[in-house]
Amino acid sequence: MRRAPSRITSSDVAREAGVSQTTVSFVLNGTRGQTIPEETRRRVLEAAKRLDYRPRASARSLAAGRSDVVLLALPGVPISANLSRFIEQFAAALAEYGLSLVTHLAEGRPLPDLCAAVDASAVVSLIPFDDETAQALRRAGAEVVLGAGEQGSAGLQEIGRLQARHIISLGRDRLGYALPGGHASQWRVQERLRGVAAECADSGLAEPVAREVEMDAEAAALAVDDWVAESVTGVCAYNDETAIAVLAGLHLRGLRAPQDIAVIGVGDVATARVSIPALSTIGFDYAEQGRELAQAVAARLDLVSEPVPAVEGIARPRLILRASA
Amino acid sequence: MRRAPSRITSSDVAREAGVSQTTVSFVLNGTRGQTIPEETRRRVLEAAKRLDYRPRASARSLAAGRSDVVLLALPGVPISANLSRFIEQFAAALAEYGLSLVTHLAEGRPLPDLCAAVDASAVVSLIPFDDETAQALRRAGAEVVLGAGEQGSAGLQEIGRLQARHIISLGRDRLGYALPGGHASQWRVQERLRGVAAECADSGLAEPVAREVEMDAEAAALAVDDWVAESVTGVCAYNDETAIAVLAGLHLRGLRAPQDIAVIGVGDVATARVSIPALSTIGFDYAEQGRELAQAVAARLDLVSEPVPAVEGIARPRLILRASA
DNA sequence: TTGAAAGCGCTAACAT
DNA sequence: ATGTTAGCGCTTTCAA
Repeated sequence: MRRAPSRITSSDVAREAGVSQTTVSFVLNGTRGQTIPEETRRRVLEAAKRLDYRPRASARSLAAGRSDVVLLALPGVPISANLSRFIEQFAAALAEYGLSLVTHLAEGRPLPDLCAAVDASAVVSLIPFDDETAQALRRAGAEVVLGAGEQGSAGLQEIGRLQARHIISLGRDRLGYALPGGHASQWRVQERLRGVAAECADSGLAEPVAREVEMDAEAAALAVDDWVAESVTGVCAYNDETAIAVLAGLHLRGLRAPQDIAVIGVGDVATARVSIPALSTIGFDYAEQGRELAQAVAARLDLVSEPVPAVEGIARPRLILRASA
Repeated sequence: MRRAPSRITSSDVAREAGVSQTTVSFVLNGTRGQTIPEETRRRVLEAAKRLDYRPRASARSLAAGRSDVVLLALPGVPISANLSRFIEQFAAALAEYGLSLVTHLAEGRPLPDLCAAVDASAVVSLIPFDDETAQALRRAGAEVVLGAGEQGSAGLQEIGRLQARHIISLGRDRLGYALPGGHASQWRVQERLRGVAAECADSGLAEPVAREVEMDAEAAALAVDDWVAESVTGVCAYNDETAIAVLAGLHLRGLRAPQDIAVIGVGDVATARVSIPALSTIGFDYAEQGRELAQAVAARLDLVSEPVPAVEGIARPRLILRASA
């Protein structure tokens, strides 16, 4: 096999610093239980910097029996600005534990394969793994497998409930639900719808009228027709895109939001703020989630000595109602 | 160091199949120049499957001197549906060469660090790397560094030109440009604007009037005021989000698109199709780009024997004008 | 056609 | 306080 031009190794650094390779390893890893004099430390560090030394990850992983790689699985998940911020945070927090985050966006390949291919020691997802997948991931070498929505469907339902509550608080007593066209995760869709239905039930209202809404004004208008026929006066949409499509459908029928039918989305995408009319939506505040998730991962990899924070609510972002009116 | 529970190794497979570990390696890698009888092959393959054997990536990389990991850097790039499709394709095509794709979405960490941390043998980006970064990546162990927009800024400018051409074809003779609020890649922004300016110049029109537009109807209206004062009748926006903000600004001022001011975006995001009024936009067709990019990467890693396809135009997606009217 | 053996660059016991 | 040494699991040369 063709070999890559060989890089600087820790032996090179050792030679440069005039110490043994072991000492280099100790210094660079801050290995505890070793007493390295400051002078030696400095020499090693300087040599490493001078040579622009970077340990070879594969050698480290092989020797240590574990890699520093954390894999975040986001198959087919649209990356909203919010989620971006979360990823940013998560990566930064992991880095403090010496862990590196990579993401997997493609759906094609079996996750365990990829997991093995990058030698990830932890795999994290924002939706629960089914047991079979979790097992496969463990067999593929992942020590930590964290489906961060593991608390169950409560969180998803809560989104639907919050939407419904808002619409109901506007005095609407017959609700519709806009299902996304295309192929969104059916599990998510159903859970959110269930939340809306639950809130309706709690308020003594009838079941929400669910209709699929494609990203097309004309198609959305058909759904609107149905809702009008059913005297629906408020619509909860699966996401902001779908909600904006509903807005377009209403516009096409000469109806106005929120006067005729109030609409609320989910996601707080940028365009929701400047849609016509402005859209009410549920935003996610991932503020501290990245850090918490990183802690959980590090803890399960035995990388922290401090007391492990409760895993409760991890990656259950705070929900924020952004009412437009 | 705590060791992970040890996984199945190729020696286990060798024992199970009753052959040497070397033979297992030969069979599993389809090493050329070796003559393994079908019977042995079968035994090894079966044993591997029976044990659910997965080679340890770090050991492979260490021994082979190169990993199978390709890193796609997408720092802060919003992942549109189009881009998702591209990533999907790219990953699938890479897999055919035995390469695994991981993506890097966070901006915080220096790319070379991450590159070294995952031991990537190739790093790909959709925008050019500056020389310094490219060098750093090579030193970090990347054999292949591919800034896929490397053909220069022509592609980005072409986007602006296409926008301007459309607006001009609508009979508008004074153009505005809507700069994105927040922190988009200034390089991209300027290149696209340059494209608009170039097209204006070619048509004998004045320089486009550039204004920043935040994601807020009121803020957008201020930009609109400026454009009206300058007799602008057509606006090219950096992206669809900004374009939709402009639409909101127009609406707030009682102006109509495209009658008073025509607007065109970039990105073909889902909401553009159902904005009010519907937005014209420039879409990207990544149809074959994923496969081509994968081929280029594989070729540069000497993984292909066939003639290397021309690198021309790689990841220069076809541009598609989606006129709304 | 197969196997033995020597590393790949690093970590971590175990000396010194 | 530092060095010696034995692997980690695999690829690949060379010998059988």
